[in-house]
Amino acid sequence: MTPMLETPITSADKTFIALRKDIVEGEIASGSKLVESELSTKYQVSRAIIRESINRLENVNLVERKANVGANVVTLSHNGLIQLYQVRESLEGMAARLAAKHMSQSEIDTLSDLLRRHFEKVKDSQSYYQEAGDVDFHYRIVLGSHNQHLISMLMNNIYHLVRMYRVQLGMAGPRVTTAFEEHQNIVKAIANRDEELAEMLMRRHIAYSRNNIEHKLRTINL
Amino acid sequence: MTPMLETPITSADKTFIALRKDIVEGEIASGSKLVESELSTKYQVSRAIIRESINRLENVNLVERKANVGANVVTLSHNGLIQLYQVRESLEGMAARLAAKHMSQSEIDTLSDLLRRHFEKVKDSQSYYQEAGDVDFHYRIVLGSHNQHLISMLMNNIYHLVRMYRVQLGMAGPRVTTAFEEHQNIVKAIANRDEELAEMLMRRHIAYSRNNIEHKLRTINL
DNA sequence: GAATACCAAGTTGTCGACAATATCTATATA
DNA sequence: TATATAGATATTGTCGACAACTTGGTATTC
Repeated sequence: MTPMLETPITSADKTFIALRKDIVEGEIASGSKLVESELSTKYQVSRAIIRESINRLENVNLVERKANVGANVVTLSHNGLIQLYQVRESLEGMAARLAAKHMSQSEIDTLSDLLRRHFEKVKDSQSYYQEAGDVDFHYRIVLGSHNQHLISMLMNNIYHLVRMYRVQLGMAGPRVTTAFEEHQNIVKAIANRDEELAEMLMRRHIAYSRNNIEHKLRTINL
Repeated sequence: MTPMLETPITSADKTFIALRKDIVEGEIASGSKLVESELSTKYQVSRAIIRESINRLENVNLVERKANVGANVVTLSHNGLIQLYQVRESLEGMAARLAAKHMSQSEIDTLSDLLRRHFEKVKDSQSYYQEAGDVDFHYRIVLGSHNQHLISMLMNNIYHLVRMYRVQLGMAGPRVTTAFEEHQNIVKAIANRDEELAEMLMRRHIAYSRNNIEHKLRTINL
């Protein structure tokens, strides 16, 4: 129910998480420059900690850095979004394939339960399929791959950038019931241990998502 | 001809590259602990630089770090190798697909030339297909995807770990001529703009490589 | 007026010192 | 002997200061 649990230990951990939140949610504007001394006073930590945080932000693709010049928050673009979803399609497709192969029966049961609970909320179309539910679903399948590199790349490297696009472009909207059905079919494929199908359905699912968000994006500005 | 060009600027850049080299080539033993003060004297830079270097090494999956405890060089394992190749199969497969879609004609020509030159060296089986040639080939296709995330993940995040496995397990060996033919077929698919086939062939190519290296690995120890 | 050289301000890169935490050793206690 | 405790040691985390570099503006030269 609560994916993405992190346990910040050092001061650098906390500052990194705080900065990441502010960037993803747009409080620190996309494209803006990150000046270490400013952030140092703003977040009440030394420059060394800010520097380490910025390094980490670079690794999760939220910041771009140039030696001796400085760091800027990434700028969102149509092309950037497409490239991001291409990578998701590739990695999450593989994750679904591996989940079909490696998920334990109890993991599959938990996933099915999760989907059933979501269904209770959606069935009368009274409530929409919230983003949290979608994230939770994808999160579980990624973990189900039991592949550390895959998990790290999706959860650490690109997840927050995906979220930044969603938040800043005001995504939450429709594509709820159809997405739900796609989720159901993916789980079925996994339960049947059909690796081929699981990968294919996941890839299509993400391609549909991309088309959806891309269309919205075209109606706005980029 | 010279892939992977990097231009270190700061002292931290150079130290990071030096450390990476020493880890990949086993001069700093797999599994060993990285003590900041020791490295500081060994590489003649301050601890701050060593710390930044270690952070970067963590991002390229060559070291693991625990807060308040320290960093260790990753340990190579059978399972780790498999997981690594699963990710490669996924990402490089997508790269081949996108290369078939996006590579310019001149890029394709350059790639064909490259392969022809390799062929000159291999045709009489006088010389083996060197690792450099293989790396060069994959490198060009990854670039041909024109997808920054894909490029970054493959070139920065996992390339050096792949190389570490190869170097430390003494891989260079056979599987030369067959690999060459596979390369040829992939280029043909790309030249024909057949995305589907390009991805499929690349995935198989990497799966074969995995089987090969995995077999060798079984004859040694892991 | 255009191009170049130089200077000043601001920012990033690097360093050594101190603080906080973990680990190891020796001692005490059952 | 096994376990727990407390102190000593080693290592990581954090800080402020200084050095090096970039950038924008000003003066200078043609």
